[in-house]
Amino acid sequence: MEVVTLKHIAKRLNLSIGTVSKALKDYPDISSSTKYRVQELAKALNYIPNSFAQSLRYKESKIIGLIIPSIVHHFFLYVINGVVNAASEEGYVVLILQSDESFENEKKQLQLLVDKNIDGILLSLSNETIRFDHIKQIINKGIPIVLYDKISKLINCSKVIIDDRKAAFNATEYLIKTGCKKIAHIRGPLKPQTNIDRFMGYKKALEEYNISFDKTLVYIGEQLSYADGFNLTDAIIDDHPDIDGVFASTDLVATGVLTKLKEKGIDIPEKVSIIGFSNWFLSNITSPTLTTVDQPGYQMGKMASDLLFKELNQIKQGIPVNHEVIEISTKVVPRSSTKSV
Amino acid sequence: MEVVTLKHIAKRLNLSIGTVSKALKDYPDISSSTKYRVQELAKALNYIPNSFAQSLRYKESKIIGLIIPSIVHHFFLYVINGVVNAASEEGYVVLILQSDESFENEKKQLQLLVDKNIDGILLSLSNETIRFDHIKQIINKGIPIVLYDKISKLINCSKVIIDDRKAAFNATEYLIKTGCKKIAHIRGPLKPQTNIDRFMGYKKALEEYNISFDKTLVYIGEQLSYADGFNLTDAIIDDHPDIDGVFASTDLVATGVLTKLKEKGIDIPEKVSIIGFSNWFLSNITSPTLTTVDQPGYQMGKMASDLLFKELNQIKQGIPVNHEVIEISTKVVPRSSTKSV
DNA sequence: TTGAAAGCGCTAACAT
DNA sequence: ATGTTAGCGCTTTCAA
Repeated sequence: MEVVTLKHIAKRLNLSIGTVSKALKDYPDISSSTKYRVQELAKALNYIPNSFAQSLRYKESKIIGLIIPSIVHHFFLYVINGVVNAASEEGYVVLILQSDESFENEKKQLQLLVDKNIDGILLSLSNETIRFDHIKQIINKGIPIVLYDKISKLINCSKVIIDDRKAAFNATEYLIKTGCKKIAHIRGPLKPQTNIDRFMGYKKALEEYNISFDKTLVYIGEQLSYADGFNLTDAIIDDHPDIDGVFASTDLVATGVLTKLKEKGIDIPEKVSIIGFSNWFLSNITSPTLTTVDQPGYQMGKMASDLLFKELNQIKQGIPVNHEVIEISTKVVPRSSTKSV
Repeated sequence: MEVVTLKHIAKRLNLSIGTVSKALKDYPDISSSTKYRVQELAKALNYIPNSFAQSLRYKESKIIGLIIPSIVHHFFLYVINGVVNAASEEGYVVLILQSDESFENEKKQLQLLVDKNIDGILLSLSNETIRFDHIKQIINKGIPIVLYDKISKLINCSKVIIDDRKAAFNATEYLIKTGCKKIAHIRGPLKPQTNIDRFMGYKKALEEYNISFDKTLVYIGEQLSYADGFNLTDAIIDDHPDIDGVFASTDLVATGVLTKLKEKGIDIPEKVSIIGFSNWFLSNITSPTLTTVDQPGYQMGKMASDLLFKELNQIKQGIPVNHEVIEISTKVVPRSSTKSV
């Protein structure tokens, strides 16, 4: 199958390549009859401009890169969705890569994107990432990066985040307001900032409501998995039989807790209330259904993309780029694993 | 930030562009001292070849396209993962798009990929797709397509599938062998072939074991969602109080059934056994845990990619391309929602 | 061992 | 109204 180029069309119509090009782009200085002939033939031959040639000229690929720490996490699914939709509205296409929560991978994937001459990058940092030279280098090259979800204040660029601390504060507060007095917290490992922030929010809420912080009430779920919640619950109940609330860092963990508590015959929420974090479909399926914090992935993907496109336009128009930090608000979604207010 | 090109390096070193190009590619006819100087400077300046210029010459983008009917379906997550990993091993990068189960979207996304000059495409058909001209056109252009999961026999290309019929047969057979005599089936809507095949497998197993087929035992879950399973169970129990097994088309549906049965105080698996389809993490979390059919998404993505790369290589080497159809085998994963054999 | 030149396909300023 | 030309950045053949 011969690929159709301007040259073919020009030859068939006895025109110059330049004229054909202009005719297709509706330049005013081409006669309408020529335009018609060219456009008809182009359609008939199913002419598709060569995107490489175009990109080479325009110095623009209309491709953006999206780096996800781990695709197998529902939250990022929603992010992907938001990004892909926003991009397609703007005529962009998205290259999706995952860092697998590894620093080395993150570096590699970023390089891959740069090699592919993407126009800009959306990035959520891996849990391991604590140095940022690889990112700053790219920004210095003039390629705009927007950080989302897992970010660092040490990088000077636009960002889209949720205030994990505030969200966790609200979650804990919600438990307190619905009558809990002794609340355990299952947090993730020490590294990523989000885990720290959620923990801080938990602590802050206790303080605010004059509940003394007891560090033995804080448990670490290494994977933040269902199994973590399920297994840690034994320890929690052994250590603190009089617990009346659990704030779990993810819905998956919360679901594990919930299942184990039921297994132990502990009434939810009468005896122990549970609140999760994420609000994915699972929280609607458990019985009782799970009270949780809504973490708006789609919106985050959408807003991060919009920020990126805005910067891209500013660059194109030679306007100085100004970075923005957008904070997306979260809210508690009350369901049946907590008592009513 | 000035982008570094061969021209810059050539000028700085007082060499021709051609020489620089060859030096970087380690051509044998360049003196090693020149090579050294060029390579050092290139490294120092952080030279990255312009991929558009390269693609324009090589007529190869090193990008493949992946079309997913719906990203918000766990199965495709695993597929994405398999594809992205396989691609990165081969130095390819993946453009991911979704058709949202819409024919129009599928056409649009395919066109987008072609416009971007991707080297090949992995495609799972949307539920709406019953005409295939848009796909055949692309294949005729010389762009290889590999169909996966939701395919059509009417398209002449390589395919990776699971035998849904056999898988459903095995699932139903498993229920029968563990003592079920009256088995309901919750199937998906009539259109996509997979739903039909699973239904056929169910029917075939009944026949084989001399259980007469009763069409009132077949229910349709429009979304194949948790809610479908949950809600249809009322009807199932009302219509057939003496049911002793349910074969649900997805784990999500099966989970809905399971929850409702528990709510109704019907013992699982003593009174009613349940088997699902997919084997995602959810089936490990329910109580009782869910017996299901393993649907290997990662493997499917991996194998489809490998097939595509194989064809790509054949094309590059001018070898005639031969299409393959690979069938991935599935197996029943026994858990606690069915009786033991 | 190096350089010059053509060409991949497209665009746009300039010339006719 | 149309054609010519230079150039985007890179590769590679051919000439020096």
